[in-house]
Amino acid sequence: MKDAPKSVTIRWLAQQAGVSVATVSRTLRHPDTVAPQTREKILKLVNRHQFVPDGRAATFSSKRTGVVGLIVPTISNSIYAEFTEAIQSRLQAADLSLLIANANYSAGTERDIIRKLIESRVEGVILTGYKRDAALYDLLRHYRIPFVVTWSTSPKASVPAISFDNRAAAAEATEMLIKLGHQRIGLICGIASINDRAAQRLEAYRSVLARYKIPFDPEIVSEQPFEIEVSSEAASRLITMKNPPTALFCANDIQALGALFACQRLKIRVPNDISIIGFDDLPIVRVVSPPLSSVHVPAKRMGHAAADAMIDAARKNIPVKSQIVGTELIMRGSTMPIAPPRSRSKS
Amino acid sequence: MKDAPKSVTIRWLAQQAGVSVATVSRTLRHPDTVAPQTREKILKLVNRHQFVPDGRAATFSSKRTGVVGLIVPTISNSIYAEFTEAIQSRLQAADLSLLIANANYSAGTERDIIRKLIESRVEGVILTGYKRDAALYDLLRHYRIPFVVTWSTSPKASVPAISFDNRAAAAEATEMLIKLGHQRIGLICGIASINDRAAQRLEAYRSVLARYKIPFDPEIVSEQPFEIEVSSEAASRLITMKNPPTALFCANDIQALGALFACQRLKIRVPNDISIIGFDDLPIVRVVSPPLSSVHVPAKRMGHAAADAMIDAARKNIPVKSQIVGTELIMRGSTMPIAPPRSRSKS
DNA sequence: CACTGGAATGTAACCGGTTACATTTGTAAT
DNA sequence: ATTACAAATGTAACCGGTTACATTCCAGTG
Repeated sequence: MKDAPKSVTIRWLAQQAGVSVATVSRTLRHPDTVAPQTREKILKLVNRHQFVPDGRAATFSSKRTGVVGLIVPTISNSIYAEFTEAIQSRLQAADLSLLIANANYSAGTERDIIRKLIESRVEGVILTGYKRDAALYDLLRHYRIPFVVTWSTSPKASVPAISFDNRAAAAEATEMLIKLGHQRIGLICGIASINDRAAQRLEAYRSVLARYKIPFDPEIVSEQPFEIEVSSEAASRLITMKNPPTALFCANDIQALGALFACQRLKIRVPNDISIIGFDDLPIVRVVSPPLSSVHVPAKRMGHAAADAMIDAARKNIPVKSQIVGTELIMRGSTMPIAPPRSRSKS
Repeated sequence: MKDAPKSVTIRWLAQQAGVSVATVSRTLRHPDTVAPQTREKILKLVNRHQFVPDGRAATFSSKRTGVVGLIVPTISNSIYAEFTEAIQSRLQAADLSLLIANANYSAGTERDIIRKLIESRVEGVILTGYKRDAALYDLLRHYRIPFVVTWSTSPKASVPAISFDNRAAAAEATEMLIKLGHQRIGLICGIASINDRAAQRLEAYRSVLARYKIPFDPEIVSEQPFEIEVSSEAASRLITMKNPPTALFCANDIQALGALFACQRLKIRVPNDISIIGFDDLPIVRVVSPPLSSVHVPAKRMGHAAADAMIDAARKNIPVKSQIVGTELIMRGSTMPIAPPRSRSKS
């Protein structure tokens, strides 16, 4: 009975149970097709030996790996947490599993990850941002792996995206500051050369300024990695310059928080001395003082939609359709109309 | 030449190149063992057809999947980001890849994940926390998958852990508050029943109080999920009660931040009216006002050590040895000696 | 009793690589 | 020329499941 199995396989189990491998496989995969009596006997063996079938072998023949890959640029920013969880819950319900990978804002790392995902023959890939070597898209298409870009939209129709409109959202925020009377508006955003979301938001900021005939001043624009300490330092510099901005648009809440905390350290009042608008609407911005105005991004809806698209593509072979989900500028306590010049103010 | 391949495989490539499958496989796996001329011919084909070998098939015969699984309880808390990145960089250098999974503080989800990891025959598993059904440890052992517990240590010697000492660290923080003269010390921590780190920190808090003969008051102890909004609400309640604590130990920086922001909203001065000590030493606590005192946890070193252990176990079959890495209580501006009784200023 | 059809089970091909071992080819030494 | 050996390549088994198809068995029917 106890023929020391080097490793438990269905073949070995079949032999122990005195049945064929097919019966064991069926017991695990389609229990209703085997006689209850046989089934019980096999299941008892399976449990006794804590048998966990080899997934590689299993997906190998059946052609379905049941895995969807997600590539995020960082796991430090909790905005991706909500997104990831939304995806995960949807996939789980569809009996697919999610493989989370962190590209660390590195194109090279991302390339390696995509290759690995193809190697493991995932049934779908959810990407962050659209800007990457076209060869990678080709590769995914060549292997008929459905993919979808999130968090930004590609100008190419051949690259399906489920995202919000970064430009419109950033434009709305910038315009709001202008409508509040601000003319000198600083910008802190991610590094545009490696982050297409940052690039699009920066672009929108510039074009709104242009539309309102406000000169673009590179002195008050700062591209920074998303680390709170460096963002806060960058904000400090903007705030303490000779001719400081009266408002700050931070294209990311991490940076908005960095700016707020810099103001707190420097005893600069928000919003009285300077207005701040963030981007992402992280839960934390609601509890700081003052609560930050921010562009709410539909991370959850975007995640659900992306997951659904992958499910439909994997299961029903439905091509992924691009989709825009809305953002909402939420005004809280970190913004106010610009203080009128002293002369007119003291009424 | 263009015999429409339903899918590109080494067999098909071999046929195209007029060589055997072994030669193709060798070209990709051990290029130096094939004649340069043959190699070039095959590589050209590989590139032309964007061939990406099936990883399942590859690891299937070679017995090495080259994957290590990491299970974190949440991806929202950025403390796990630094940890994850430390692991990732070490594994990458050893040519192993990391599969990140999010258990969402659910034992059931974690069980499913562990099963999936075993199904995909990972070569190592890094777990967060020690408290889980013993059957899961048995399963991992049964499949000879090296594993290591992080972020807390198990009382069982059979469960190797690479962690810091939660009890000692929490005790040090609590004791520090007592030494600053505080006698009424509130605690906000995670939900002990589902989080063994929170449980151990709570336990340490109680035992230090006992040692100093300070009565334990459940009224000023609050177990909360790690969401900044609910933590902040919980802190508000503690702070505004009739007989509020003069110090708060938050066994997690998210909660410490929640508490700080609650104080800011309620115009309670930190540290003058209330001292706060956090836990984790997130980058953000250094930039808020006042900067928070916090227990620095060696997430990076812990990650490196855990990854190294997995590498050694997978590659050299070295059993995982338990290890304790140190924490450090870092005092910043959120703590001060208790103010004399009448100091809660009404002005 | 022979026949039909469905349920239960078995047989073996197959998925796509890897690699031990066998074979062929080429080169140098005797 | 013969032998010896290394380099290059080929053959085929193997990894561990899944499943199409074949087979066996039995109840029900005419």
